[in-house]
Amino acid sequence: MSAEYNFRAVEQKWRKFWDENQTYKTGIDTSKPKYYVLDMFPYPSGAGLHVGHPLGYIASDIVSRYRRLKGFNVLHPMGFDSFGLPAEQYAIQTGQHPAITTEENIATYIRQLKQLGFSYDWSREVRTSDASFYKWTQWIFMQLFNHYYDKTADKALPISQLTERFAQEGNALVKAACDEDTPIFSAEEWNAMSEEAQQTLLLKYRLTFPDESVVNWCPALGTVLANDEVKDGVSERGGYPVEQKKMKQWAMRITAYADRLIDGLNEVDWSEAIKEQQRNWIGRSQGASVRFKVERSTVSEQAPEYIEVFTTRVDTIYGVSFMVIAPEHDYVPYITTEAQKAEVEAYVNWAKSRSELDRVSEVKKVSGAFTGSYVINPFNDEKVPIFLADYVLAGYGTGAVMGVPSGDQRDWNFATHFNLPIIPVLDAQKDIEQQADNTKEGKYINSGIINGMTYKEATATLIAWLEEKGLGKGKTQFRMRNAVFSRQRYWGEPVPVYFKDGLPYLIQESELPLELPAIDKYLPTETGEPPLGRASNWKYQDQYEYELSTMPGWAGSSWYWYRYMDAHNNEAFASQEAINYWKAVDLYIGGSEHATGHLLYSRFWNKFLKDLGLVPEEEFAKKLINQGMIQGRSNFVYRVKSSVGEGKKPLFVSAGLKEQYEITPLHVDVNIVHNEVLDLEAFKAWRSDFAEAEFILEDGKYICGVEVEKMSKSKYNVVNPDVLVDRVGADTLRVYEMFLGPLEQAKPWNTNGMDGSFRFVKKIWRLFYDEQGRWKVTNDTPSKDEYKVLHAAIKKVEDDLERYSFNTVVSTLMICVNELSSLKCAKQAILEQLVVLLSPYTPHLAEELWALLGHEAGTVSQAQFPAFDASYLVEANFEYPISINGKVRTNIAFAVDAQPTTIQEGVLASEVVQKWLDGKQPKKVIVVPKRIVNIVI
RNA sequence: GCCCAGGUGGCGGAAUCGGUAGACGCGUUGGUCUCAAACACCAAUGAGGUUACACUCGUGCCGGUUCGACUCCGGCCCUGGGUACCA
Repeated sequence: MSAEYNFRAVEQKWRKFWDENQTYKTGIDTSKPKYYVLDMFPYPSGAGLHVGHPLGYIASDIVSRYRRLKGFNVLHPMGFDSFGLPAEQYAIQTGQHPAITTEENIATYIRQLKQLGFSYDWSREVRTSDASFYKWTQWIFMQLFNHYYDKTADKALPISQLTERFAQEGNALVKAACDEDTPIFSAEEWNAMSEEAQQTLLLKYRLTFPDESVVNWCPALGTVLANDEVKDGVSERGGYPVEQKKMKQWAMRITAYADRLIDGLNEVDWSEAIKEQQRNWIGRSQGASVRFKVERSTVSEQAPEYIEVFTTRVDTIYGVSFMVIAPEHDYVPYITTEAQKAEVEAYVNWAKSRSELDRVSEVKKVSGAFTGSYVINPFNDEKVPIFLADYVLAGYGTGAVMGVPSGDQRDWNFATHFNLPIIPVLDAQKDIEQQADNTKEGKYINSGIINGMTYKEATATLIAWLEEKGLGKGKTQFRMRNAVFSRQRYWGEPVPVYFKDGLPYLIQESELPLELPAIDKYLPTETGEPPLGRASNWKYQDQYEYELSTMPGWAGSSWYWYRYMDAHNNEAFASQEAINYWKAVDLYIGGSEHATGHLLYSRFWNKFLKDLGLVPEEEFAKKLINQGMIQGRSNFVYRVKSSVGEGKKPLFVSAGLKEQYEITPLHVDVNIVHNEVLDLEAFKAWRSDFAEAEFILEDGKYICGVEVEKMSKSKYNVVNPDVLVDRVGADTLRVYEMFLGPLEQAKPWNTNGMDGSFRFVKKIWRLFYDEQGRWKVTNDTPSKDEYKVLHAAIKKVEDDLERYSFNTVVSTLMICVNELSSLKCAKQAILEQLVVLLSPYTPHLAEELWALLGHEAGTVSQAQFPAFDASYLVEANFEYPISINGKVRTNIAFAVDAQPTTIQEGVLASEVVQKWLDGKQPKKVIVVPKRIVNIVI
């Protein structure tokens, strides 16, 4: 071996070994505790990995390797969420089947991932676009179709149980999640219904069902667009007009699980930020619905008898001085008086014209119109005027709100603008002439039956009163809607449904998978149907139309972690044996952008599968870490403006001197800049128009400017891990990415500090080989100091890994290697344990050294994590920092078991303290054993 | 506006329970080695101050609690992310 560590040869050797020997293949092993470490499913994009992607993968790999050393049987798989829009878009442009593009992209990903030395069990790799995988996505869809949510059992039950009940007692007593407009029927009525009528009714209960929903339809593209694909009313791509269109789409009744989705958040170890986002998204609010009688004298006959509102502060109902309904509310024409007609119509038209953006930017501006009509407050029989205002949304709750100016700022603004009374309802409310006070403190005033009560008593009293009179009830409202589960696209899972008489029916389970048919073009049909409409003879039993939309991107990723447990099973999505062994994900690592998408849908499907008794855990991911985004870090060169033009040689000025010239900043490829110094030759070669470039240097160097931006090709700031692996090796890259800072924190990518990690890796090698490349490890007995260095590291590496502090582990390992180098330690007993400590971070180097130390090749991952022995760290003395009035002035050593009085005497006698005391008596002396001494003067 | 993170040297960051602020690394400066360069090694490196010490200041800002605050409390400012009038 040579004196210098040859990382290229060593890394290549072990990657090949691991591959050929399937070193990381995992199976069920009941003799060990299990541990499941999962990375979020990547979509294999055509661009391959950039340095931001592996951050989470490196962390999860370190945990996997650490857990193995700690005696766990670790499941650590990788696979691909391979259905998706980019491949389809490419197919539309080139005519190439998306499966081919996807295959190529996956090959690139796998090559890049393997190159980083991850300990994945590749035999478990899955792809959502493989029929053997989506067979089970379709199967789960079928189970959802065949179940409803029973609120009494608080779980999903088979539809067959529902139909049995309907046949016996109708649906009046059935408490189940269903559409708002589900009619009440008796057993006789049900039994007399046609098959068609029964099926139509059942769709109102099924957990997945076709639903009319409003979508962004783009006729020019022939497709539906997501909100973020629409900019200023036109499609982001192409700028074609987009219209709101009602369309039949499959929906998932996720709202049935709203309560469990919120409550389950208390069980999981996820960041508060993510949990809070999910809670807000689900938006559970506890309150009451109250029916206000419409005062008939001014309204037309079609006007409803009551207007119902939902409120979270029913306790303030005696403070109501107006009611507001949404301008687009159906009731508007019936409750508008002749005198107010012109004003109301003008307001409704104006409200329609307002874009979302206008509404958002004018939060503080009050607008509205009086309808001329009134409702009656059920509690005090007061007449309350009805207004329209666009701050009320038709789609949320009942589209009507009661206005309580003293308790709600928005209502206060409205009341002030329209000169409506502001009635205090609590004696604790302050300054309500100036602004609303939403306190729940104090006792009620001006409040009829609740005068003198507290918040809790009042709410209960009012709800009881409402329920008794049939004028309202306590109610829980959710913000979350049911989830749309269709895409008018080709490259997704076919829905295993055919239509008979316009009603959806499932195909047989034995007919799964329903494979994606071949089509000639990846575009919608001429009649505007999804691409699957192009498939020839694609009919169920040659007669019934299949569903033509496909499943959305989140279908496969909502259950994939179970497939890894038993990736090749043809009988089930995974065997019960495997599921009951691996149970759930112990550590899940991925980006926070999936907070309300993937992570919510997955929890929903998991709860459903649990209701069916197919999986054991209510929550699929016990612990979640969101790695921070890696931002790009761009470099700039500054071209002198006078050098721009035909026939002129381009002239660039170094960043420190740029103020003296008229310049144009230009992005420069970060890969030809090292520590902000531009490689001039590489720069000339980079672009042909710069071949003749000249430079104004500072200190003989060209210094580039720096800015943090998004990582993107156009900014020339994308760093490809392949380049770095070639330059410094995968081990160094792993160490460096972890060393950048806490995993959760967003940070700009900066290659500048990487030299330090590279030096560290090379320094490890020099513990084993001398300058002449001679092996220097001996079997001598280690010294006390050597043991101390080792065990201090063991303790801190273990503690830090247990709290996922990956960056401080690197410093610890650096300190350990530095100190062993200073001690010139080359003892097998020490170095052997060091290699194990290092192996999660630098697996290639560790595997090589482990073999050189005489162990069987490829077994470092089966080693035991070194046992910490505290006795090596015991010190005879402790160096006490001595502070005076809280500022450290000196250090004095005392025996660790010295009594506080002894320490106090010693400290007070010391020269430095004497000087500070200046003959006076200290006011106070605090001695904290083995920590600090503080003297107050 | 609301919710969630965060703000510490020239830079990335450390300080885990309220107990020596700046570990570790980068960069910079000086030195050793070399014909030279690279590599490597040694030393210095928060600011002011000093030959050197001493000392003073210092964790976004203002205030508080404490023998002692980057850490706890109250108020404010700024940056990043999420969300959109949710009754």
